[in-house]
Amino acid sequence: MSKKIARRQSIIQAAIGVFGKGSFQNSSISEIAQRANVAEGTIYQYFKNKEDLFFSIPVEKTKEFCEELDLHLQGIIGAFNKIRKFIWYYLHFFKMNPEYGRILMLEMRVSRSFVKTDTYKFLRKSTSRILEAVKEGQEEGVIRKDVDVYVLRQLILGILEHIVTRWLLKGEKYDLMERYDQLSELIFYGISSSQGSQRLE
Amino acid sequence: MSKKIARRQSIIQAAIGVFGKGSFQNSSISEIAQRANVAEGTIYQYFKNKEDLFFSIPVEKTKEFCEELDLHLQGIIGAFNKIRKFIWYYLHFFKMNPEYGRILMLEMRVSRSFVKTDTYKFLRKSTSRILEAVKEGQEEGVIRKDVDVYVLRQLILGILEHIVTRWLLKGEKYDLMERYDQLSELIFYGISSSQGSQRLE
Amino acid sequence: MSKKIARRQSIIQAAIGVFGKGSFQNSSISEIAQRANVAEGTIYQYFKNKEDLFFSIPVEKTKEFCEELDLHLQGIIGAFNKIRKFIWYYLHFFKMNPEYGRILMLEMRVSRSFVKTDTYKFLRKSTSRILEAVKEGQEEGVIRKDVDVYVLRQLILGILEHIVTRWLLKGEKYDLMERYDQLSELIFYGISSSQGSQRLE
Amino acid sequence: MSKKIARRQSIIQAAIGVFGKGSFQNSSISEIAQRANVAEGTIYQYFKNKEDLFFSIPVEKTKEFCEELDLHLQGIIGAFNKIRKFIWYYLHFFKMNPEYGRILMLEMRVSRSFVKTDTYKFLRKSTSRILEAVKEGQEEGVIRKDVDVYVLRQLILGILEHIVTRWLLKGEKYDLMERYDQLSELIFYGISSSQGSQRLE
DNA sequence: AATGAATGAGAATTCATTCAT
DNA sequence: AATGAATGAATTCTCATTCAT
Repeated sequence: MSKKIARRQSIIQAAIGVFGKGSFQNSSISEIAQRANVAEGTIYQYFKNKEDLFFSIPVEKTKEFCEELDLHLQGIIGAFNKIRKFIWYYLHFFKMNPEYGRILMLEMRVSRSFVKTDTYKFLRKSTSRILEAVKEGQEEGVIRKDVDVYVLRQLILGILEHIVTRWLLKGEKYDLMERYDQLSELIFYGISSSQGSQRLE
Repeated sequence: MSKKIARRQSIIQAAIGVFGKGSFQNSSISEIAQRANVAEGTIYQYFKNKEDLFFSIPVEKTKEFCEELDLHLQGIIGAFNKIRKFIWYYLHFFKMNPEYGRILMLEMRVSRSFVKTDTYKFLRKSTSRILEAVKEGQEEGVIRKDVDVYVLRQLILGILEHIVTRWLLKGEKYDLMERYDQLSELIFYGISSSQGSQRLE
Repeated sequence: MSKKIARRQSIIQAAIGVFGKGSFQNSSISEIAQRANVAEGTIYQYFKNKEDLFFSIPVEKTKEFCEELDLHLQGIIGAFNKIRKFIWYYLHFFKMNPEYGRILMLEMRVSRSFVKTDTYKFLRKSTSRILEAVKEGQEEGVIRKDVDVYVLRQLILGILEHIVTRWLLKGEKYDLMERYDQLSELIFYGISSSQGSQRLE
Repeated sequence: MSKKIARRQSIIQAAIGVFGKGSFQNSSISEIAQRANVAEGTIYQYFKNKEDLFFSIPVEKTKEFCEELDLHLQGIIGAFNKIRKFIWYYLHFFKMNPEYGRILMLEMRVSRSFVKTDTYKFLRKSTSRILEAVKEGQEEGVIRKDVDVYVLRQLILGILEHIVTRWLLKGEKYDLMERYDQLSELIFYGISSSQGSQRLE
């Protein structure tokens, strides 16, 4: 029983490697099968088709992202601190998972068929932590209240996605984390209720 | 002679229509040839191959973008006004060219082979207007000087790209321009040297 | 022990349902297994392979056909009456077993590998009743003697097969029995020693 | 231009050879391509898909059948003579085209998807000659009028199809024409208005 | 210069059968 | 005896590109 789960996992792992290397269309089931050390046919016992396998990747990785994120957020107090930790973890996660990053940022995020998926909704939901932190910040009075929380979340995530995307396109040549300080500063500047307070922090 | 140029143009027009409908891989030379009213073989007399045709699209459209942008910027004084106009024109351009938008935003912008292209560099250069405006703003004292101009440009363009991308993925169901006011406000908040000044404006 | 027989039967029943729906090639062992509520592997403990299972169907159904036919023929006197009853029962049988009809008429009857089978010979033998009746009719003097009994049998069966086949191909939309009267008349016209005698009957 | 027609013909010829050897499912496009001395892809420039190619066969052959049949019927007077000639030509045609016979009799004639085709209707229409002859016979008074012409046609064709089918299934071991005399006799016996008259002829 | 017929490599998917448990 | 996971061969179809006309 757990053998099935393990094999499913190993197929997904292989798929991340292969899809992350090229594009969806470019990647072949046969290469995934080889990497996963299974026959091609076996893949079709675990996934309906190539697309199903492809879309199963973010489901798995998002679970992983959320679980670890929650651990990292434990014990942190204050909206800015939480958001700062979120930013740090976000960059850290894609630094550690560049192949998945390429799949998510360069393929899924711009796929018209993916945005119609339930998985896409699930992915959106996965960023509720940042939403809560922004709300908390507004209540604390440190985050501007004249802009909708959803817009603020979109601002934060949009910038993060952009940063990760550029890093991936540049071939991951520099350290993603080196942008961290400047980035946090930029984001806080954009969302805080007064520039001064955020600058001093 | 000008017949050749005209035919080249009509092939590019057809290509925009076809590539903008699906993806690069999904689109077929045969459909482009049909739309352009030429034989398949003819396309290979104007373009080296499918990718060459694909990458020729932004060259043409960027020229168009820059020429019209310059007209719109004529006579405008003040960094904020120039930037505001830029934002307006950017949104307007993609509202009028959604097919090209899909090609640029959903395909090229995330293509690892495209970023290595000279066309990509050319595209980057096309936003020098915004760079100049930002510099002017810094000199005027209205735009924060503690952040590099290139970072500020990236911030502005990143947000714009994000907005257009989401609009395209949502199926262009709402009017892109309706985001204009809120968006300008957000951007100015993020780049101005003091929040107050920009708010009052 | 009888459990084995029962399971075999249930596999055959499932096979009739599945093969009768599509074609031999089109039908899958996995669907048969599902219908029979057994694992795919189990089928291979009762049948050598897919073809063996397929060819086992007429063996079973022919036994059923013959047993019931004999009951229906009991007590009937006179060649024409026996033949008429045969015709009636033949149509009745396929009306009640259209799935098997499709298997037999649309697949087996035209399969070059099936005619080489022993099962095919067994099937031919199953129509000995009609042969006997024809002979009886010749002795009675009501059936023409200038044509071989085997040819006459072939005539009768050929027409019946044709009628059932057309009915199946038309999607069983009309009642098979409604052709009965006209059909008997046609057949008797063709086999009787003088047209008049059969007409008067 | 005529080159295209010739190539189309050679693909159909190759298809008859291959489909006539096995079944539709069993036959491979690659083998047809080899036989026709074209690349696999070429077949798809002439036919939409495998099924389209398959169903194009009877269209071609039926045209051939009708054209030659008309030549053979030229100058023949009298319903019985025409019908006799039709029977002769029918057997002759399949004797000369056994591969096509297998395709038509063992596959198409029992295919539920084929009977829904327009080609099937076209095929039915191709036997209008026999219908006309039967009507003529009824007017002459030599063919029974108590049975519908369509039923009589079905009777004649049903018997012919049956004869050809059996011959094909037996591996074409005997000469199809040797059944001709007995067969004509049987058919005429079944359709003539009085047995006597037809026997004397 | 334009054509469009021919090519053929390439890839996803299906499914009967096996065999370790 | 029953299972059902794993296999891998086999096949259709697509389409960018070429080249003879």
